[in-house]
Amino acid sequence: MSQSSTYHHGDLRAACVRAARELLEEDGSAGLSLRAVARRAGVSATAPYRHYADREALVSAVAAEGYRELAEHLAAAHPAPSTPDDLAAVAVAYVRFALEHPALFRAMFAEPCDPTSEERVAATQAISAYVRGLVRDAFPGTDDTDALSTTVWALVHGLAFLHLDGKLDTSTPEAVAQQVRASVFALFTASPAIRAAPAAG
Amino acid sequence: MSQSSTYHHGDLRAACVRAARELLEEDGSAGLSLRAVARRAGVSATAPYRHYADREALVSAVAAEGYRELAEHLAAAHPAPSTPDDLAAVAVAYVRFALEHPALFRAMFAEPCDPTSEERVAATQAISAYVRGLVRDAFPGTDDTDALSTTVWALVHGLAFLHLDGKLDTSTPEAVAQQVRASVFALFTASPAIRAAPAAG
DNA sequence: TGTACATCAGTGAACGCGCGTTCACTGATGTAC
DNA sequence: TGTACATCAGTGAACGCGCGTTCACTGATGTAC
Repeated sequence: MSQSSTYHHGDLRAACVRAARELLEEDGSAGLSLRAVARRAGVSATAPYRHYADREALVSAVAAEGYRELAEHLAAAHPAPSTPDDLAAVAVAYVRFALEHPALFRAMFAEPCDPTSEERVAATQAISAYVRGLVRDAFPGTDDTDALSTTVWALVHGLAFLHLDGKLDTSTPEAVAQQVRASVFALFTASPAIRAAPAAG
Repeated sequence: MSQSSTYHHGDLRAACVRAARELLEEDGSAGLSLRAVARRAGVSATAPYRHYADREALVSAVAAEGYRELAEHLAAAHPAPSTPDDLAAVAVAYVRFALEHPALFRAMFAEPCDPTSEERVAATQAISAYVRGLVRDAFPGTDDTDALSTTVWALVHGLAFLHLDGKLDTSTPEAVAQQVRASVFALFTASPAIRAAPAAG
């Protein structure tokens, strides 16, 4: 911070997102107001309007950042998963991310993502493509990669939300990890079967 | 309505829940205020306080009703599912319920359910027990019924949310049903395997 | 290197709004005698 | 069957609040000459 003056913030755009995330974690999405963000960033109530058209635009920016971080978090769990064990590790990372950033995770998946926010749309598609890539690499022979990757994503996403909503045991990280691993293994053991399954019923 | 007077509503308690659900579907949870509920019920802003301690109490009542309806909806899809086909039908009903009542469904799973609302806690446990019962009946020999039923619930719940959030194709009910069936079959084909799976990793 | 000026990123007052909740109240209902 | 009265379920005014957003503004920065 070589900032001599206090008038110009320096990087209010990023500071707003940071403040918004803090508020989100502290008060849930109810506490996320533009005014509160401005207050926390130490700036007048209207300053954020220089960087965001309205409240919705800020929320989209926060959600997009969340998607990017989730992607990094998953990649960090395993760069190129191919065995069930690898994939289970990625799944555990997904659920852990949700539990570590509950309000952010909810904000990311709260609504049909605003299609006017390219940043947000791009981030969503990146996640979706990432999951599809994982499944393709792990099960190269699968007929319908899309259907299977949706199944994987749904399973892990559901585990994340049920934990988040207090419907499952979250007392220790290991308890969570164990359930996630067991669920993933149950699905993966079946993976060849999906090709023969009566998909259309 | 044998109501001669207009002063006493008759059944404002139920009317509030009804109004709340309408508002939920129209404006999402943002539109759900006690004042709006009162307005819609044709009653003064403070009348609901005769029946609900505060906003939270009303929300809990709405969520509890949602759980009860979801249970009925599932039971209607199949009274005693035992084959993969039966279970897939129940899963489709679950996702369909979410898509037909998006805001209600979100409200039901929005937060760790308020433990001071017995009505809500009871409704949650009823759903959870129902799913466990399904899995037990369908797979009587399973070692760890809890783990498997959690897996089933998570998969279906995740499918519901991903559809709800616009991450999957919801263009036609049949497209939705097809994905749900394919996912469920993928899991069920594996069900015996979960017993042998390295659950603890 | 110095100056004029356009542009940018803030300020702060003000607007109208809907909210949750309180309070003292009053009209309607039902029950005891 | 009629009356007195307790109880219940409403009313409506009022409170203080935080919100999103607008507006005219001003201080700081950077650039052209």
